Amino acid sequence: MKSAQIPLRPEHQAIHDAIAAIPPGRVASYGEIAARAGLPGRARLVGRLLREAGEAAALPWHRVLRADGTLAFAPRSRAFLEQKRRLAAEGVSLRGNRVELPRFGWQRDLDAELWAPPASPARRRSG
DNA sequence: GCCCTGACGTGAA
DNA sequence: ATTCACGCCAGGG
Repeated sequence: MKSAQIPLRPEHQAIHDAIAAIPPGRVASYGEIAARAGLPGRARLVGRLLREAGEAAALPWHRVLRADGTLAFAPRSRAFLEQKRRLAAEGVSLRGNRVELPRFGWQRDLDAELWAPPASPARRRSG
């Protein structure tokens, strides 16, 4: 048969998986998710998918935010408050209107590995 | 098909 | 810190 009429979007699947893989208590940016899904530069697609997915998808959508740590919704919107509430429930707090990525960012795990060479004397101030 | 909008990102002013 | 311009591209009208 001539395969499906429905496009079967592997990219969507990849994005879906990437979002589902964000650990609780951690957050990731749209762009980060896109990149992880093998689609660098496609941050908007991530947002679009989340919009379409809705609650039914059971995805941790609240763990996805902008690259600067701000939530993608208007500060007084229903969605904003809900996202903030869900994050708080996982220990992720906001400072002002943004989440501190160096502290809660998912990529932080990877960074830590690359930035913490235990064998190096580290010419950082000893005190 | 053209135009506009958008859960974005980045660099420049 | 803000604002603007672009780049990206899927949908909707």
